[in-house]
Amino acid sequence: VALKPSSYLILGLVRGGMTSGYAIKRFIDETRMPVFWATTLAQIYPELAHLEDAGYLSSTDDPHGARQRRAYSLTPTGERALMAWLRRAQVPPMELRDEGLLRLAFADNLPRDEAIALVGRLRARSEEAAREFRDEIVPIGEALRAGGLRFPVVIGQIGADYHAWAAERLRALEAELQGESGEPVRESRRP
Amino acid sequence: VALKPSSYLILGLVRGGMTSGYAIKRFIDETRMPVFWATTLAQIYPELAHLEDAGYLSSTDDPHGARQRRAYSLTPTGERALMAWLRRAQVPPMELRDEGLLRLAFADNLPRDEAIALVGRLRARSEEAAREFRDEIVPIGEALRAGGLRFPVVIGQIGADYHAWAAERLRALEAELQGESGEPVRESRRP
DNA sequence: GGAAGCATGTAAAGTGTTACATGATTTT
DNA sequence: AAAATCATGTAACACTTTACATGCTTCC
Repeated sequence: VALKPSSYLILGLVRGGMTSGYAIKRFIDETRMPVFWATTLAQIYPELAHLEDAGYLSSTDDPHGARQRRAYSLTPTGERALMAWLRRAQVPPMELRDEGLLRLAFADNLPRDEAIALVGRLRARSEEAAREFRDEIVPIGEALRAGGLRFPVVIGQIGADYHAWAAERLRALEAELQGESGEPVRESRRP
Repeated sequence: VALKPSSYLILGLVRGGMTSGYAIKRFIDETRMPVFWATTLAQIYPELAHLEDAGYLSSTDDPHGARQRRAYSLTPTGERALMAWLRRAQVPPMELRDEGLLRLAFADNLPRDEAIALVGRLRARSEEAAREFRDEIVPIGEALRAGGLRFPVVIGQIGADYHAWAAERLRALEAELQGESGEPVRESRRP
C-alpha cells in the first residue's frame, strides 16, 4: 500500500518535531514550508489517524493540564518508509496546474492589446509571488536554518527565483507581442 | 454559478473547433496543448453534458454513416462566459504541487551525498521535461501556428524555458551543496 | 477476417476543500 | 470578562483518476 505525498508530508513533519495535529497546522501556517504541497487542517487529523492505523505512527496522550493533546511519533516502519521515499530513484514528473497559463493558452481569442494585458496580469502575479517568497518565506527559512535545517530556506529560494524568472519571461513575451505591429509588416522576419 | 477551469478548457476547445468529445480527447492527446491544466477522457463527456444543461453549449446529432457523433457549439451565453473569463482582471495564484520539491524540503533527513543525489535526480527530471517540451510540444505548436493560433506555441516555449531554467537552477544547487565540505570549514562565509 | 481507429460513456474509488462544531486555557 | 490561542475533529461537497464497458467503421 503506497503512501501518498500528503502522507509523507505528515510523516516528515512529525519526524521534524511537530508531534501533534495542532503543531503541524501551526508550523504549516507560520513557515509555509511545504509550499509545494499544500494541505489543510481537515486533512491532518484523518491522515494522522490513518498513518497510526497503518503502523507508521504511534501516539500517546500528552495533556497539558486538563487540555487534551495527542503526541505522535514515527514507528520503525514509519521511519523506514520516510527514508525510502526520500531515496527512491524515481521522481514523479512535475505537475503544474495553473489557471493563468490555461487562459494564456486561449489568448488567440482576444485582440492583441487585450492579450498583452493578460500577459501583464500574469507578470504582476509572478512579481507579487516573488516578493512574498523573498520577503516572507525565505526569512522564515533562514530562521529555521539556525536550528540545523538548511533545506527549508533552499526551497524558499527556489520559489523566489522561479517567480522572478517567470516575471522576466512574461515581460519578454509582452515586449515580443508589442513588437508585432497590428498591420502586417514587410517581412522583417527570417525565413 | 462560477465555472471551474476545466469547464473553460472544454469551452475553449469547442470554440476552437473541437466539436465532439472524441475530437477534444484526440486534440489533447496529440497536441498536449493544455499542459498546464490536464484533464482526462472521463471528465470530458460529463463536462460537455453539464455545460449543455447549464446553457453554455448546444449540441446536435452529427452521425458519420451509422456511427454516432454529437457536435457541440457555444451558445451566446457560452461565448460571453469564455470571453469574460479571459478578460477577468483577477488571476488566481499559481499553484504548483510537486512531489519532487516536497522531497527536497525534507532533504535534511539525508546525509549530504544522498541529498546531492536527490537534487541530481530532480535536475535530470527537468532536463527530460525540457527535452520533451522542446522536441515534441513546441513543434506541434508551430504546426498549429500555420492555422493562425500563436499561443499554443507560446505556452510550449514557456514550458520548455521553465524546465531549462529549473535544470540550471538545480545544477547550481548541486554545486553549492558539493562546495560545502563535510567537515566544518574555517569561516569562509560572510557574517 | 482482424487490427486499428472512431465514438461515447459509466462506476467506483480516491483526494481535497470549505465550512462547521466544540471546548479548554491563557492573556489582556 | 472578553479575546486570543490551544486543541481536535466532522460533514458535506467538489473534483479527479483509474478502470471498465460497448459498439461501429475503415484499413490492411
